[in-house]
Order: sequence, then structure tokens, then C-alpha cells
Amino acid sequence: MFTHERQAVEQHIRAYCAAQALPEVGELTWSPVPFSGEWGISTSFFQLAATRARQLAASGERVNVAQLAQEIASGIAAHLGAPTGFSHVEAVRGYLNLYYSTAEYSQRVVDTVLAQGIDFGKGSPKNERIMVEYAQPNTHHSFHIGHHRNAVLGEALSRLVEFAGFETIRASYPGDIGLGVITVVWAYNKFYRGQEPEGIHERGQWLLKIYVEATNLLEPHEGETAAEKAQREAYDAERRDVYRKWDEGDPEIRQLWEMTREWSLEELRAILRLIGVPIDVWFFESQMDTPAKAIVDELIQRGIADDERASGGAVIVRIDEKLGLKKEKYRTNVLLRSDGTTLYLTKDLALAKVKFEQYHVDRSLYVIDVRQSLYMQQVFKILELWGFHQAEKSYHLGYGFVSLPEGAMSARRGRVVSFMEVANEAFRRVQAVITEKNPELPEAERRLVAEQVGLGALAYAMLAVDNNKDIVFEMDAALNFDGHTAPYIQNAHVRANSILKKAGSLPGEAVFDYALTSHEIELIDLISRFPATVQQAALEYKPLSIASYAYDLAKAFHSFYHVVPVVQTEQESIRFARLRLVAAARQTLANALRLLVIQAPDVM
RNA sequence: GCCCCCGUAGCUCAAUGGACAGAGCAAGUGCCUUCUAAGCACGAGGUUGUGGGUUCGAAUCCCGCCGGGGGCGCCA
Repeated sequence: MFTHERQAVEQHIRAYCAAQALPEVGELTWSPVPFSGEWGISTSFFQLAATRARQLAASGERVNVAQLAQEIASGIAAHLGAPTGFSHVEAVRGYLNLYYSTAEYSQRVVDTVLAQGIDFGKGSPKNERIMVEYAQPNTHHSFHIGHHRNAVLGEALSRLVEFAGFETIRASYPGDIGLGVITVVWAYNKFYRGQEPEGIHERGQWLLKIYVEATNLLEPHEGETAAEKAQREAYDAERRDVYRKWDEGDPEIRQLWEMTREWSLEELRAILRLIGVPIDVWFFESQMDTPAKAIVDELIQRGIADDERASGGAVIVRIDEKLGLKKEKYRTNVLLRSDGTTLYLTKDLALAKVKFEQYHVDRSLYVIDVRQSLYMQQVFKILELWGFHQAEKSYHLGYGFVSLPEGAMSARRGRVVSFMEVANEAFRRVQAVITEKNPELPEAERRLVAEQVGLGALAYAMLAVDNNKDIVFEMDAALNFDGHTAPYIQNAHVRANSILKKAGSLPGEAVFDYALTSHEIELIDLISRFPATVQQAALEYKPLSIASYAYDLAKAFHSFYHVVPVVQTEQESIRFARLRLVAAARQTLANALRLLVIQAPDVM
């Protein structure tokens, strides 16, 4: 908006500087004027003044940079007068502030939002394809709140980059094989065959219980007797035998594995559907073993990997050495065990190759635990050595772990917070609040809204904190619906909606040629910033920026709602303008919430 | 030993080179015959861990130190 007018002003500024024999103006960066009450764009002249000061210093003249910047800004302000599209211009402390014409700007913002609707804020196509890999829990475990953080962060990132203009593919990569998985298959077969409970979530959580009990049987205990030790070792031998049979493709073991695996995947798909995560492509770790073996020889031949098998060693990549680094930074990682089996790294490299070659991905994003930072850097560097230029644009969005107030979660000890338990508790509490606040709402609708609000609260708790930071999950805090939370934002949407419902119909157009209150100005200002916020957040891969923005917008709307009458406004032209503003605010809130994987209810 | 992340109000967190460092929670005061009080308004709370440096300008960039967390060739 107002791009044309801004460019005209830039031309005037350049012409002025040339005429005054000032140094060349570089790229002019504009930001919103940070004061409330009016709005406009601002740029500063400190750079220019500093350059000029250095020139003058060469001839022995000393000047104060801040003062000079202010002089330049004032000179330009006087030169500009009242440019088209702006009501007035001022120079303050080295900054040049251009204020928009209130009526024109308001109308343009509101009309744009209402014309574009759900697309308001959407960026133009970037002609680049992004694949986001997230939602990679191991199968044979139940979905816990750490997985939830991963899934919500990944989905928010996907929606963000997609909305910003990137073609986006959502990929899930569950770990469906490995010692942990085999442990469950062994224990199920030996102790629990046919005892699985009904119900998708019950069965998913039951698998975790088996895992915990099996781990207990297989781990050494303090002061164990010789008989206990023998028993434990016998169990471990059985488990190893199951793994060997799986590897050989033993039909019975494979069938057990597939059945139990499917129970986990059923639970995973149900939860992803519930929280709004539509995965496009499923990769499975078990399917990457063969492709992984296939890339090893290629990496050896290209001189990237070193084969030390002849001396009883493994196939390794000395990353620093291959990059020509003198100090250790990326270190060394193993590509193939000395027994010839693949590792996680091998499969990840093979999968990356598939993403680049078969899916033609330009940017590969990974939402993975921040503790794997070094590992991810190793993957990217090996891909670079391998010749995949896309690796430079690949990105690891790490996130901190979710822990309980009493300590870290541990799947092995069964100390996990099940996502469904938390979600159900949230639904119960929200329903209780709705019953109290809005008793007329029919039961069926109440349930639906409770789900939208409960899930929203959980999602927002995961997104409103910097991804690098750990979250100590406290049920009470997450379900506290006051303050900086999703329900606060959702309620702003509900209030906007109830005004519009009360008004009946939305005027097709309106002008803003009356004296706007500061609340209206603040609201319009925030709405107008949404498209730029989306672009910046997407390029930084930072859903948090949207979470902050949505909160600010909701806060501005709540203030507006409290002070400024809409439906009760007597003068029709003002009422029309305010109704359209409310509709624009509702739309923008909905669009922002959608990027955060949070639903915008009409009532609550 | 080396690498990464973090240190901001009593607590939880924003702000990554620009104007007076902002929110929420907690504690305090006021506001429901008015579009839903899951709300609004008003105060209070800060040498941005610390010492240097770069810059016209630093919470932000660089170096040292202190404190916390994480990681480092056959786990995933």
C-alpha cells in the first residue's frame, strides 16, 4: 500500500541530496512511525550524516552527527512540503516522518482487507518449493506434549511460509524401526499378545506401557541376584533375535511389527487430524534402509567418506578435513557401522537426496529437537560436499524440550505427559467456563467451541515462546485463559463477530472522513502491518512473530471495543465506517490465528 | 579440551543495529441498566549477568570473565 507515493518521495530525497552536494543516499529503509495517535512511515539520516561527517573530518572540520542528521532531515522536510498521499511531514531528532492522510489511508486499509478476505496478508509467489519435515515421532510410543510442540511448530511454520508465497510440502518421517520399536514387538509377543485394549488412544498409550515394562525387565538393577541377571540376559538375547528376524524379513515378526506399528500410526493420524496438521508426504525410517546403503559407495567414491572397514573400522566422514577447516567444528560422523548396518545419518542423507531429486525441493526445513543442532549442521555440510546447493538454504528449526515442573520427561521410565490427557483436561475446563459465561449456547456447539479454545490454548503456549527455549509445562498456566493466551485472542474475534451479527448486514463501502479516535487509529495501524509481519516472520522462520502480532492486534481490538461504540453510533456514515473496520479486524484476527494453527470461533 | 544456546521488571517471556527496553502473571486502585467483564482503564516495578571494544547510535555485533543448559565417530 502507498508504494507509489513512497517511491515519489524517495526520488525527491535523492534529488535534494544531489543538489545539496550531500553523499549518495543508499537504500532507504522505511519503518512505521513508532508513536501512537497517528501513523506514517519513517526513515533516518544518521548513516548519511556519519558519511558526511567523515568527509568533513578529513578537512579538519568536526561536526555532531546527530545534529547534522537533524539538519538534513529538516532540509528534506522543507523541500518536500506536502507530498501526494501524505498529510504532513516532520523532522524529529534525525528522523524524517511522513504521516498519511487519515481518511484516505483508513479507507485503503479497510477496503483492501475486505476485498482480499482470507487472502489478506498473503505474499506473492516466490517460485521456490519448501519442504518442512516435522511430526516425526517414533512409533510404538504414545504421542506426548513434546511431540505436540513439534507438530504445532512445524505446522505453523508450514502455514507461514506457504502464506508468504512459497510452494510448501508437509512431510512426516516417523521412526518406525530401531531397538526401541523392537523392544515393544518382543514384549508384546511374549507377554501381551491379544490383550490390547479397544480405542485408538487407549491402544497407543498401552504400547507405551509395554515399552516401559519391557525396559524395566531388560535394564540391570542394583543388587540383582545371579538368577535375575541370567533372566535379564536371556530376555535381551530374545530381543536381539527378534531384531535379527525382522531384518531377515521373518513373516511372523514382520506381521507383528506391522500390526503394532499400525496402532501407533492410527493414533498419530487421529491426533494430527484433531490438531489440524495435514501431512502431504509420509516417509518411514524403515523404508530408508535400502536407499541408505546405496548412497554409501557413492560417498566413498566421491572422496567424501573414508572406508575404514578393511582395518575393522567403520565408514566415516571427516567433515572438517573435507571442508579444509583447521579447527574442529563439524567433527566426524559415522556413515556405516563396522558391521555394515546403516545409521540415522545414512538414512537422513538418503532421504535428503530423495527430497532434492524426486520432490525438487529448493529449501529443506527440519523441525527437530535443538539438541540435534550439531548433527543437523553435519548433515547440511555433508550434503554441501556432496554437491547439493540446496543445502545452503536448508534450515534446522530447533526447539527446546518440554519438561514437567518435577523434571524431564523420560519415555524409558514412562514419565511422559500424554497429549490426549492434557487436551481432554483442557476441553473439560473450557466447557466449564463456557457453561458459566454463555449458558444459552447449545450443548453440541459448546463441545465444539471447547475443543477449539482448548486446542488453541495449548497451541499458543507452544508458539508464544522462542523456539530455542525450553518450556516447563504447567497445566494450570497453560489452561489459564487470562492474559497472553489464545482464548484472549479468540475472544477478540468473537466480540468482533457479535457486533457484526448484531448489525445484520455489512455496508458495501464507507469513508473515514470523521475525527477518528486513537483506538481506531491504533487498530488500523496494526491491521495494515500484517502483510509485512508475515513476510518477515516467514523469512526468519519465526512463527513467534505472528503469535506476538496476533496478541497485539487482539489487545488493540479489546481496547477499541470497550471505548468506541459501533452499532450504537447514531451518525450512519460513521457507523458504516466502524462496521467495516470491525469486519477488517475480524478478518485479520482470523488470518493470523490460522497461521498459528488456532481456530477462530464465532461464539464462546 | 572444543562447539552451540541462554542470562532483560519479584516470576514467565518479547524486542537481533535505531527514537522514551515492552507484554503477561503476581500484588494495588477504579469500571458491568450500554455491541459477551474469558474484558477495559490507571499507577508501581530496569546500572538488559559483568568488564572492555566497534559504531553517529548496542539488550542486539566482537573479545574476555561469571553463572545456567545442551552437544561432541559406530544412539535416534
